[in-house]
Amino acid sequence: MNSESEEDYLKALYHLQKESDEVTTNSIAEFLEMKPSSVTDMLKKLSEKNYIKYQKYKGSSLSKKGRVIALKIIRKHRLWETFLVDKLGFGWGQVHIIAEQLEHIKSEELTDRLESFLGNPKYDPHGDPIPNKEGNIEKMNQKVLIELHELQKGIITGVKKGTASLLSYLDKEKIKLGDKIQVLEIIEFDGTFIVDINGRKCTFSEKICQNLLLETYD
Amino acid sequence: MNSESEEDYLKALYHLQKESDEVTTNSIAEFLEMKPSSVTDMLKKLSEKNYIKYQKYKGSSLSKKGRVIALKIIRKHRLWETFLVDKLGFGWGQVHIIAEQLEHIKSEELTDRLESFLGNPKYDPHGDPIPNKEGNIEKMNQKVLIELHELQKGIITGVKKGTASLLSYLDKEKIKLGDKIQVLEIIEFDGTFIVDINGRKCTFSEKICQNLLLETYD
DNA sequence: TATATTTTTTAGATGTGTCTAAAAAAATAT
DNA sequence: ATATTTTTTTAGACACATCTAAAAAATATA
Repeated sequence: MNSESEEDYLKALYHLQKESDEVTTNSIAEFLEMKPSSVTDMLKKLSEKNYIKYQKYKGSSLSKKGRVIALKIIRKHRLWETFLVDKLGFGWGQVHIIAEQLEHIKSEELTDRLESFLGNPKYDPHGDPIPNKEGNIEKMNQKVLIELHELQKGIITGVKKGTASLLSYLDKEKIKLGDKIQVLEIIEFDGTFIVDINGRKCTFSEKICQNLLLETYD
Repeated sequence: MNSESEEDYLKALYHLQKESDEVTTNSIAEFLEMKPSSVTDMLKKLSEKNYIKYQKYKGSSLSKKGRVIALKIIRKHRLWETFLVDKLGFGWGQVHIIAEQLEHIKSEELTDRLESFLGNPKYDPHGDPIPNKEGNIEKMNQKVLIELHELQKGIITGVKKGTASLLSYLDKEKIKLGDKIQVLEIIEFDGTFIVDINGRKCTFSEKICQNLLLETYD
């Protein structure tokens, strides 16, 4: 049995590995808001359990075993988020913190029953794919808004880094998953995007564009 | 903020106080499957926080503050049990362990939304009343033995007037809390009850019947 | 390449919640 | 009333997950 803390580290590893394959101790510390020395301790422990590959000073990466555990946590996280939004009517910006707790509930039967209760969803409310029971996850075909060129169109499928402030901003602007976007103009000077969302004109800073995910279409 | 462990102790106190008002250290230890020395440590801590009244060697009891916390946990526990049975189709025997985890999830909004999602249930799947948001709980269906009719069943939960003579009589007859009773016959002439206690036939005078409390069931 | 800076690890401390073993207090029996 | 037993508490230890401060290794800079 793994502690919640161990699970948090494995999940962090999983997310950080999307950026680059070898994860540094400091990046984990930053991600989890902890001191690097604490991270080192835990990395040793996870390595001991064969959940990660770890060599002093060389960074770390998930083992197959570790990845499966991480994906099971992520599966639970995303199913619970779906429950909170679809069934309890939470806004998509509110659910992350609660799901961080719910994801540690330890009952496979609960997870499976929850999944079918929700109608076997493939994506969570942020548009992220939900891993299946075996820990397989669909690879997404999405782009970051900043990668689009002028006049290109897309549908909002999620945010890259689910920061509370970004989510609440989108909430406030009444921007949600599935909304259609067309890039109208890109201001060269500061990278600001002027876009059309559901027929409404909107201005996004470069930083927002770096974090807004969408699926493009013609 | 309270730890899960603290919450478990407060809940234990609450349940044990239904049996008798002052709760012994050993009974808590037994209930929580822990050593008495561990319990003593925690009792000091909870007393420090003014959640319980505690005096060395004298047992402990919940303060008003502590009772409210306990009832909030119990509220969550029973709402989650209802969710598991009503929505996910679990059997009523399976849900307790899972609800023991879910009851510690810390979001009032979640609890309230869950409650209304479930249709504001008053009782959990075991028939226990669900405390409301403010921590008020409906008094359980406790009756005096004399109110029962023939063939009705109940579980002894206490005595109305804890007189020494009644208690010692019950003691002598090896009758204790939790014993199951079924009324076999009521003698009209003098109000004597002939009952079955744990398979043994017993005769109770009217006066005894006026003072013996039990919870009825079918 | 030598030095400075950054990153990572080690060593030792802290807080929480548990334990065992022994001491103290209370309850029970003789 | 005293001795025995039971209950409760104290004292000291341990595991876990964290921290700070200092040392070691890796990286960047002059």
